[in-house]
Amino acid sequence: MDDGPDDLPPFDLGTFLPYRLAVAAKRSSEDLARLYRDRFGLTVPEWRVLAHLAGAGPDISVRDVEAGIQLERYEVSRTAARLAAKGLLEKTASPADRRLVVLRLTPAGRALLAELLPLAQAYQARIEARLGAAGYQGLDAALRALEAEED
Amino acid sequence: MDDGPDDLPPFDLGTFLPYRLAVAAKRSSEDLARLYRDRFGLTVPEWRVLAHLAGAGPDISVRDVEAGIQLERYEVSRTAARLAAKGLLEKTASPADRRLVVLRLTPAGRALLAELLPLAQAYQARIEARLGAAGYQGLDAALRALEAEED
DNA sequence: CAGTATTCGTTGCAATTGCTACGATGTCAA
DNA sequence: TTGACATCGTAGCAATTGCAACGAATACTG
Repeated sequence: MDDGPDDLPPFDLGTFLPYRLAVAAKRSSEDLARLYRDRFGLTVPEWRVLAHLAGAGPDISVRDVEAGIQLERYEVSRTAARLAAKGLLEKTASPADRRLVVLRLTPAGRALLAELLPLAQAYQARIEARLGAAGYQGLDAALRALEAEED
Repeated sequence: MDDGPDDLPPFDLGTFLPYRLAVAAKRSSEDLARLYRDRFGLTVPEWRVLAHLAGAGPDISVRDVEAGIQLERYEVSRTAARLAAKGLLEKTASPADRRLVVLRLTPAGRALLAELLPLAQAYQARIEARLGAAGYQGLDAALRALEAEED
């Protein structure tokens, strides 16, 4: 019966913030992913790279994307290679600095985004509606605080 | 110069909630992971399984863990196998239902948690302090709303 | 009780990931 | 100019992951 002294402090993972954030992030990512996985065959990093290209200027290198979407360089590189294989973007060496690889959406890529971005925006609107204005502002403020540098 | 008609709606990944949640989750997970990766050689799923065992009763099966910590069954199985190999928990067949595998912390596992849990709690306290009482309550409420069923 | 369906946990296989090293290009200083 | 150093992107390799199929044990149905 006796498992020994209960020397462990009480702990509930369900109230633990890193865990809760991970669960919320995974859940919303998966909800969203249903929009683009089944319909367009995209993975999460593929979606991110495309979304970044949609929102940024025309001459974007791998390192620009890396800085913008919180992926490691090699992951951007591999994701871009896959997207290029699918015909959604082109990779060309930058004439100004031949170390750089410029990523540019193809017409097919733009067409896909023209369909997908409104769906993403609708998803965002749905979440905001569910949280309510005050709730959303609270979340926004908290995320902003978490995004800020610490240490 | 002309890239064709700008047929894409404006979109900024930086304001997109699934993305922001993913970034915040990854960041806090990594901050926390520094506590247990360098020091105890644990991975995230290993930490989660141990934390769940710490907070739950003594007779916990793989499927109980699965339900509790948002991991797929096979991931719990593999994680438990690794933890068993490290000597942090034992796996035994349940006498009541021999399909079930009961996971139980070893003394080494309990000792590790006795060191680690206070660090995790301190981390949580630090985040709450950074957010302030109002900020934390706002985040808590929003996460609760996101955790609730939708559809 | 026999036969079928379901649950539980594990594993094989292919794909993805993370780390590290590498070649290619560019920068800087003497 | 030349040589050391930094940056960019890629690729090799090992480890992890996701999926699906499987064997074992139990529950259900007639």
